[in-house]
Amino acid sequence: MTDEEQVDNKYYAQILSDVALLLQIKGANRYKIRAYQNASRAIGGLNEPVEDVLARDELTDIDGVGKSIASDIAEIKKTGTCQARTDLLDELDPGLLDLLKIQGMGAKKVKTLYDELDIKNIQELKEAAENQKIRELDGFGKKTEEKFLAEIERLESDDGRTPLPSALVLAESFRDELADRDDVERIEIAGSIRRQKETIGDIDLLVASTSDPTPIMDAFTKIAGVSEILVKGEKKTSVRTVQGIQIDLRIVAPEVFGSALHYFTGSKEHHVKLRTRAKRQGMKISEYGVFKDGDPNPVASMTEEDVFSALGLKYIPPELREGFDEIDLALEDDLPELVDMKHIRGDIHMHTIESDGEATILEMAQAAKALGYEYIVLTDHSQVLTVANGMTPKRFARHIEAIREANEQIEDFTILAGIEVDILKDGSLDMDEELLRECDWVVGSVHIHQQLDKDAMTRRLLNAIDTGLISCLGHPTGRILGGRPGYEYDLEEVLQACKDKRVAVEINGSTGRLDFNADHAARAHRVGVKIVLGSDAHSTLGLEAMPFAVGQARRAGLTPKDVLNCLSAKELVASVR
DNA sequence: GCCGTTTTCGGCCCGACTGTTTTCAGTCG
Repeated sequence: MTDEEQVDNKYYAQILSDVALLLQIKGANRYKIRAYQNASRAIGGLNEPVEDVLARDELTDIDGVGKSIASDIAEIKKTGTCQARTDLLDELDPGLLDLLKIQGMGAKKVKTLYDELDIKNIQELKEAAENQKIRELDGFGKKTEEKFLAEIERLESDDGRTPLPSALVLAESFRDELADRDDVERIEIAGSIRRQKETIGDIDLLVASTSDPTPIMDAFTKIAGVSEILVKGEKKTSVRTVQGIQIDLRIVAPEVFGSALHYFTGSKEHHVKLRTRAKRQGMKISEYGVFKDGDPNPVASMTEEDVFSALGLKYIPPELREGFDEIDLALEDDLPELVDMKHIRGDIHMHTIESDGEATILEMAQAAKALGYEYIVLTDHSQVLTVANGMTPKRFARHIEAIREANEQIEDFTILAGIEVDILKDGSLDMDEELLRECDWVVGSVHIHQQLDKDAMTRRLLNAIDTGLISCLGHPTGRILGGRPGYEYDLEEVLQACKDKRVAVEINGSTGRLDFNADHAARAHRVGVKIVLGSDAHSTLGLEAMPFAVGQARRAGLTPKDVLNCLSAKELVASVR
C-alpha cells in the first residue's frame, strides 16, 4: 500500500505483533499474548493515523489498548521500537520470528527447537532437518521433519499473495467442478474472495450436503490442478494447486449453511469481535450456528441473515466484515447501503481499435448495452504512448467525430467522447486544450516517467489537476497488483486538490490493477473526493472487469451517491471539471 | 495485558485435523 497512514499504523501493529509472537515463544501468559495481538489488530484497523490518536492522548480509548500498551506505542513513536520488544529480542533471537512463518510451526515447537537444538532461524532448522536431528525430539517425528523441509523449500520460492481476479478464476473453476454433483446441494466461494479483498492468501469453498462426504472430498482432491493434499478429513480437506495456492473445502449440513458461510467468509478479526460480543450476551457462535448458553440447538443457522438477526444485528455485507467498526454500525442500523452492480449505469474508461483496443466504437457500445449500461465513455490513448498507438490531435479530432456519428446509430444508449490523456512529466497534458474542452470526459493518467521523486510527482499531479481539463485521475497510484508498487506522491495533497478542482478519482477495475484500492478509495471519500469506476477495457470482454471496481468501492463503504457511475450520462459529465 | 448491561476481579472465540501419542497437545483458520 502506498497509503502513508496505513503504512505507519501497520508499522506500529507489526511491533506489537512481534511482542505477541516473542511472548508466545517465551511461553508467557496466553492472555497477555492475546492482549498484544488484539492491540496490534486494533491499531492495524484504525481509520486514522495512530500518531494522531497519540497526539490527542486518546490511545486508551482504542478498544484493546490499555495503559501499558499505550505507553509502548508512545515509545515506538519516540524510538521506533519498545522496551518490551527489545528485552524479548535480547533474551531470544530475531530469527525465531521467521520460524513462525513455517506452516505447522507454532510457538511451542519453536521454543522446543530453540531450547533443545539451539535452532534460531530457518537456515539452522533446515540443517537440523537435513541431518535428521528433529525426529529425535520428544513430540516430533519423521513426518514433522519432512514437512518442515518441504515447507522451507516452498517459502523460499513463494511470491506472496494472489491478485483477486486470478484467484477468482481458479476458485470458480474448482467450484464448477463440484457444483454439478448430485451429492452437492449447494457450493459457494467464501473467504477473502467473497470479501473482495484485493489479494488472496487461500481459497475457501463451502459445500452443503446430506450425503457421505468422502466421495466429495475424493473428487475434490482429484481435480486437475491439485498438486498436493495438505489435510484430508470428513469435514475439511485442504489441497495445494500447481499455482501454489491453497484451497480449503468444508462440507456442512444444509441447515447450517448460513452460519457456516458466515464463518468461512471471515474475516478472523470480524469473528473475534462478534464472538466476544456474543459471549457477553450469553451466546456462542460457531460454524454450526448461534447458540444460547447450555442449549445444544442453535437459535439461528440456516441463513446469514438469521445469524446476524439472532445477534441483534443488521445484515453486514461480506465486504465490510473486516473487524473495523461494522458491528457497531450494524447494531445502530447505520451501515452504508453499498453500491452494487445494479446501480452502475455506465463505464467511463475503455479503449477501441483507435489506439490499443481490439473492438470498434460500435462493438464496444453494443457490448456495454448488452451488459445493461446506459452509456460509455471511449477513452483512447494520447500520442505520447506510441506503444499503445496513441492519437495525435488530428486523429483525436476525427475520432470525436466518429464517436458522434456512432452515437447517432445506436438507440437508447449514449456514447460519450473522451480520452485517456497522458499527464506529462511537468503535469501538462498530452493533447490540444481545445479538443480536451470539446470532448465530454477526460481521464488523466500517468504512464511515462513514473520514477520521479515524491515532490516532483506531487507537483506533476497538482499541475495536471490545476489545468481544469481533467474529469478524473485514471489508475491514480499506478501500481500493478502483485507487481510494481506505484509511484510516490503526497496522496493527501493531491486528494485535496481533486476536491477543490472537482476532479474525480478512478477505481480502475482492470484485473492487473484494482487502482485505487479500497483503502485509497475510503481515504478519498473521507476527503470528499468523488469516485468513478472504470473497467479500462481493451476489448468487449474487458468490460466485465467492472465488478472488481465495484468490489473495491464496496469495501471502501461507498454508496451509490458516492459513485459517479450511478448518475445519468448528462449528470456524470456535469459533475466534474 | 485488557475489560466491564455479573465493573476493580476473574474472566478472555471456536472447532477440525495431524502427528504423536495412547488420550491429547499443537496448529490452523
